[in-house]
Amino acid sequence: MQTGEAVSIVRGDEELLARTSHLFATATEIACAANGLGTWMLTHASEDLDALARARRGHVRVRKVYRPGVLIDPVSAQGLRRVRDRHGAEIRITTDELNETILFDRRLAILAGDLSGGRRSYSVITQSEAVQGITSLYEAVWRSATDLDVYDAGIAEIRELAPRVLDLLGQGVKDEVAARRLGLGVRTYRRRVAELMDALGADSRFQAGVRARELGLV
Amino acid sequence: MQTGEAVSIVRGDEELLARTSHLFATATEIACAANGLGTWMLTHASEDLDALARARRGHVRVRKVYRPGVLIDPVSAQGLRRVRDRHGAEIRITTDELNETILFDRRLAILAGDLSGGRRSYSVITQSEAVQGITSLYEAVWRSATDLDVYDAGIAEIRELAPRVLDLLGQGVKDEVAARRLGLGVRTYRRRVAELMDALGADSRFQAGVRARELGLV
DNA sequence: CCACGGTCGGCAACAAGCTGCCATCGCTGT
DNA sequence: ACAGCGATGGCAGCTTGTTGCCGACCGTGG
Repeated sequence: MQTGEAVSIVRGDEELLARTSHLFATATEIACAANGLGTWMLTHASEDLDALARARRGHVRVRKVYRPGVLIDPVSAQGLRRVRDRHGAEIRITTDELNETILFDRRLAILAGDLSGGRRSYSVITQSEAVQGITSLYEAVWRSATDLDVYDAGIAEIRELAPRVLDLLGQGVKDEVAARRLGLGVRTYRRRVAELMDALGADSRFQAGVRARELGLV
Repeated sequence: MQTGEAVSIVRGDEELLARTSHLFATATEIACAANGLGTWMLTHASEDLDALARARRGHVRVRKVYRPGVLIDPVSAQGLRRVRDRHGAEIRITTDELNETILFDRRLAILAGDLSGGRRSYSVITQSEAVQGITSLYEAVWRSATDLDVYDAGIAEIRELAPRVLDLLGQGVKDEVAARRLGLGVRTYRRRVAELMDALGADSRFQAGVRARELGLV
């Protein structure tokens, strides 16, 4: 993964860590995008960012874009606010479909691939045109994304009833039954469900179930 | 958790391990029930059973009951067969709703509770009437369950198309679109979906999505 | 060849889910 | 008091999902 190699595939988290951790110490600009919180890049990026924050706060611009699903769970929403407050990270929320991405100084891009054989593969891209292309895509997402606090304010109400709605959805009960159990009309229950599905970025209930599980909401 | 204490609550996997690992070495009868493979009790139970198998094979009866979802993934299905062949474990499949349970010698029962605060709590029950009650429930499930090979033979066809069906379900596409992509009629696609939902024990597509994600199928 | 069993796929009836519409209600501000 | 706004919930039309039915087709065995 040295100069001359435009794209290299790295298999597994450990290898990626070995090859990239120095970047957190040297980069002046780090930009991340992810669907959820439980992924390697953002887990480790947060750990490394802790060290970075202590050592280099003020000298590095950190940006993160997430999907709204991360705000449904109050604990993870709070975690995001902490990251923003502690590290000075700029955090925005987008409803766009995201590929897990991390950019260093507009010079190196890491894209997460699929999980295969129990290990996730990552594309580490250093070729400058490609990095520029990915960066411009990231910037477009960034521009259209909503500031964390603004989005969070809009989602606070959804968050309140979400655990109960998700629990009932996870039990497989019909809307009419679920609504009755919550003391709501069916129309209102379905509104809540639709809001959750929007927040999860899901087009079907199956997909919503997958997403909710991924995010640890059920 | 000594004599006189009928039910004790243990929080977290580490504590449970500390308190129960000796049982794997001394018990002559171990019976487990679970929905999937990725839970502590059965993960560690398998590790401990490895040691047990080497040291005590022939001196301990091991029984496990699972839900059919574990057979959808060919890798985990194979893993089950290996456990059965290597350890002489008797494995059956049930479509009944299961609580994660492990029984030692009809004298001690462990029931998994909910995940709370990031840690799962377990009820460790030594009170004999309660253990008998749980045991009899287990025996009822065991009796009505189907032998691994028999069930597996019935599920082999489902398994074949499952990855593709699950992938499309996970993308949120409509049945008509998914059927077309697979080159099937809608009626047949829906048959495949219904079979998967049965195997997952799901009553709704949301629930199926959750289950599928839990089992690592998507 | 025929009979039988199993699967597929179109069709249709029904249920469940999605969402717009609108009347009603409660709350807030003037 | 009234006006305005937002949320609720019933209703209804539409879409999507569920499942039975049945004819067609294929493979197998006698």
